[in-house]
Amino acid sequence: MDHRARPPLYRLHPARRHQRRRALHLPHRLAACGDRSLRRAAAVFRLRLCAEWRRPDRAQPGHRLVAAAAPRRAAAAGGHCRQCRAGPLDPGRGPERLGRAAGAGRLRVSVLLDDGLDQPDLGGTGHASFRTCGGHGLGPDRHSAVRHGGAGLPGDGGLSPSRHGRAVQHPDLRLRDRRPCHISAVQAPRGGLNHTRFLPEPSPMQRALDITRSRFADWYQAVVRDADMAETSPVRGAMVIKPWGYGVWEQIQQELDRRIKATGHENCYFPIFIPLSFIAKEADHVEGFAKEMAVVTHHRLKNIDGKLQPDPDAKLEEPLVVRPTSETIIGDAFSRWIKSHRDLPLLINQWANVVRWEMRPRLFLRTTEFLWQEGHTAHASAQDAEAETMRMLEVYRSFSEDYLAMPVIAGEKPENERFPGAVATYSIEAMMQDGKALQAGTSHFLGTHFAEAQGIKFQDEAGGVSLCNTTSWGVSTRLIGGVIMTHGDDDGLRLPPAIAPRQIVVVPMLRDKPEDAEVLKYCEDLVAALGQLSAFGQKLRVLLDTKKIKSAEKRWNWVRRGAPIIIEVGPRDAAGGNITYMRRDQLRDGDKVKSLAVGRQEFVEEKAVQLLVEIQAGLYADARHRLDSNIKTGVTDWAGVEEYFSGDEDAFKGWLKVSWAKPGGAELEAVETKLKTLKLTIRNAPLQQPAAFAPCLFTGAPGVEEILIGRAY
RNA sequence: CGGAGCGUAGCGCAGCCUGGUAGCGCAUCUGCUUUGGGAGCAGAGGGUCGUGUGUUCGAAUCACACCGCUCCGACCA
Repeated sequence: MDHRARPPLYRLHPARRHQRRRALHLPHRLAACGDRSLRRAAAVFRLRLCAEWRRPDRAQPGHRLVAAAAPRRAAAAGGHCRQCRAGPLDPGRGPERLGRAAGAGRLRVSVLLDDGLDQPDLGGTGHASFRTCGGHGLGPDRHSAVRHGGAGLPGDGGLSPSRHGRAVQHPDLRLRDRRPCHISAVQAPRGGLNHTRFLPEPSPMQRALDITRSRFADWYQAVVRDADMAETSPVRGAMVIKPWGYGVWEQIQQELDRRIKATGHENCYFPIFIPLSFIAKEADHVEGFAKEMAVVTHHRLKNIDGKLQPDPDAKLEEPLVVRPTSETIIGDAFSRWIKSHRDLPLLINQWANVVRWEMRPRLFLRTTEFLWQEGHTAHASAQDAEAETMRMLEVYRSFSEDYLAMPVIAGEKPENERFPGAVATYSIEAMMQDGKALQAGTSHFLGTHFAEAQGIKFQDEAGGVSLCNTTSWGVSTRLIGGVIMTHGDDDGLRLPPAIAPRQIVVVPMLRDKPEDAEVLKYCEDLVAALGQLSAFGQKLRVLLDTKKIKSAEKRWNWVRRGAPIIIEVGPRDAAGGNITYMRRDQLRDGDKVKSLAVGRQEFVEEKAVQLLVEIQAGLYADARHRLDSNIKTGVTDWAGVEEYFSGDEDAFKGWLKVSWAKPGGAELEAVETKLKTLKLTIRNAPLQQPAAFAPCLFTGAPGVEEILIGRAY
C-alpha cells in the first residue's frame, strides 16, 4: 500500500509540534477522565504511541478511555492491542477492567482518542500505550521521581518522595536487575473510579544517592560523580579532578608535605620526560614498566594530505618516555650530585604527575595519569637505607590513620609483588567497605640495584669507592579513592574533617524576601567567628554557600560531597540567635535526617571544634573496627581458604591472616596461581609478627611468617 | 586483546524485537501559588538518535564496518 495514500489522521504540521506533544502527554488525557490516580500514574510511565496508533480501523466508535494491564508475554500473545479486551468507558469513570501484572511487566493503558477530546488536530481515533519501566515504575534514573518527587501515586503511602519519602530503594542502574514491579488493579465499586497503583517495596527511605553500597562498584562511581570529585576525560583512562576532589588532594599534600619535610627531606622537581636509555639501565625496572609506557617519538606535527600528524622529519633521535616513576632520572642526578660520604644521606622528594598506560582505569584508583609524591633517597649503608624505608612507611601509616582516618596494615610485600628493581617493598594496606584491600602507599628499599645501574657512588671515609643504597616511596591520588571507599555511605561521601576542603558549610535559607539580608549578615558573622577557630593544627575551613540555587538543593549537595558539618540558618534562627546543624557522620536518626538546633555562640565557642574532632575520631573508630573485626585468623589449610572465599563474589569478604613458609621462585608462583583461582592475592606480611607460627598453609613446611591474603583493587 | 552490555536533549533513560512525524523524568527558562526547608500547578526552550556504508518508497529501529564507554577476563609497585 502506498504510504502516501494513508489518511494523515495523525500528522501535524511541524509548526504545531507542541500540540502534538501535548496530545501525547498522557496526563492530559487521563486528566480528562478526572482520575487523579491515573493521571499521576501516567507520570511514572513511559508513554509512547504504539503501532495501533496508525490503525484507526481497529478503534471502536464511542471508545474514550480504555485501560488494561498485562504482562508482556500476554500482551504479545494476544496481539498488539489490548483495546478490544476492555470495554468501552466513559471518560469520567476511568478504566473498567484492569489486568494484573506481577513482576516486571508491561502495563498497557490504551487511550482511545476521539474527537470528543480537546485535540481537534488529531481527529479520528488512535490509542497510546505506555509500559512500566521496571522497579516501582520509575526509570533507573536518579533524577526522576526517585530524588525529586513529582512521581508516584498519592494515597499509597510513599510513592511521592517529596512527601512520603523515597518510593523504592533503587539500587540498580541497569534494567536487567529490575526489581519486581507490583501492579495491582482494584476493582472499584460501581460508578466509582478504579485505581491503578504501584505497590512499592517497603523501603521508603530517601537517600541522597540513587544507589547503595550493595552494588559497590557502581556506588563508587556514583559517589565520585555526585560528590563532584572527578570525572572522566576525553582521554581514555585519564581523569579530570574537580575542585572538590582537588581540594582534598591539596589537604593531603599540605599535611604530608609537612611530614616529609619534618623528616629531613627537601622538594625538587625533575622532568616528565625520561630518555629511553635511562629506563633501560635497570633490567627488572624495564621489564616491570615496559608494558605501560607512553613514548614520545616526535617533536612536531605536520599537515600531510589534510591530516595533522607527526612530522616524519621531526623524529626524535632517542625516544622519550613519559615518566611512570622517576628512579632513573633522579638516579642520574644523584650520580652527579654525590661524590663523598659527606653528601649522604641525600633526601629528596617531588610532587609530580606520572603516566602508566593502564588497561582498565578507575577514577582515582587506577588512572593513566595520576598525581603523587615520590621520595628518593641515597644512603651510605644498607642499614641507613632500610631505616629510611621503614621511617617513611611509618609516616604513611600514621598519616593515613591520623589524617585520612583510614586504618591500615603496614607490612612487607611478597617477592612477586615487589617494585621492579627493589630488594624489598613495603606497603600499607587499607580495607575498603566491600572487604577488598587497597594498597595505599609503598616504600621500597632498592639496595644498590639502581646505584649499580647508574653509577651512584661515593668515596667513603676510608677513601674507597662504594655504591649508595637507595630508597623510594610514594603515595598517590589513589588515597582519595581509599577515603571514598572507607568512609562513604549511602548518602554519598563522608570526608574526615582533617582533609575536608570545607569543614563547615553554612547554608542560609533565603527566600527572596527582605529578611534575607539579615539572615545573610547573621551567617557572615557566624562564618567569620568560626574562621578564627583552629582544629587539626589549622584554622577552620568554613564556607558560606550563597549560590543562587534552592537551599534544599544546596544541603543535599553538601551531604553528597561529605562536608563534615552542614549548618542551616533561617530567619527564625537568625532572630533567635540560633543555628541548625547536621553532622555528616551521623546524618540520620533512623530514616530521618537529624538536624540539631543550638545557640550560635555556644556552637562557636564550644561545639564547632569539638564536633570536628569527634567526627574525625568517629570515622576512624568505625573504619578501625571494620578492619580489626574482618581479619580472620586460624585458617590452616586450603579448604578453609576456599570455604571463606566461596559463595557470592559480591558479598563482603575480609582478609585471612595465615602462616606460610615464604617460598620463592617456582613454589611462590604455584601459590600465586592457586590464590588466583579465588581472585586472591597476598597483601603483605604485617610488621607485627607472632612469636611462633603454624605450618605453612600452602606447603605444610614450617611457617616463618604470617601474611594477609584477600581480594584487592 | 578475548567475553558481555551499552551509545537517543545538560543528566538518567524509554522507543528498536514487529521500519512509518523524536519521547519520558529530572535539570533549565517563564508565570502564578507556596515558604522551618529535598515545594505545587501551568506553560516553554532544548536532540547530527555515536560515525559511516548498505537494504528500503521510507531507518533511531534491519545488516555490515568503524569509533567510544561500562562490566568480566588478560594486564597492573
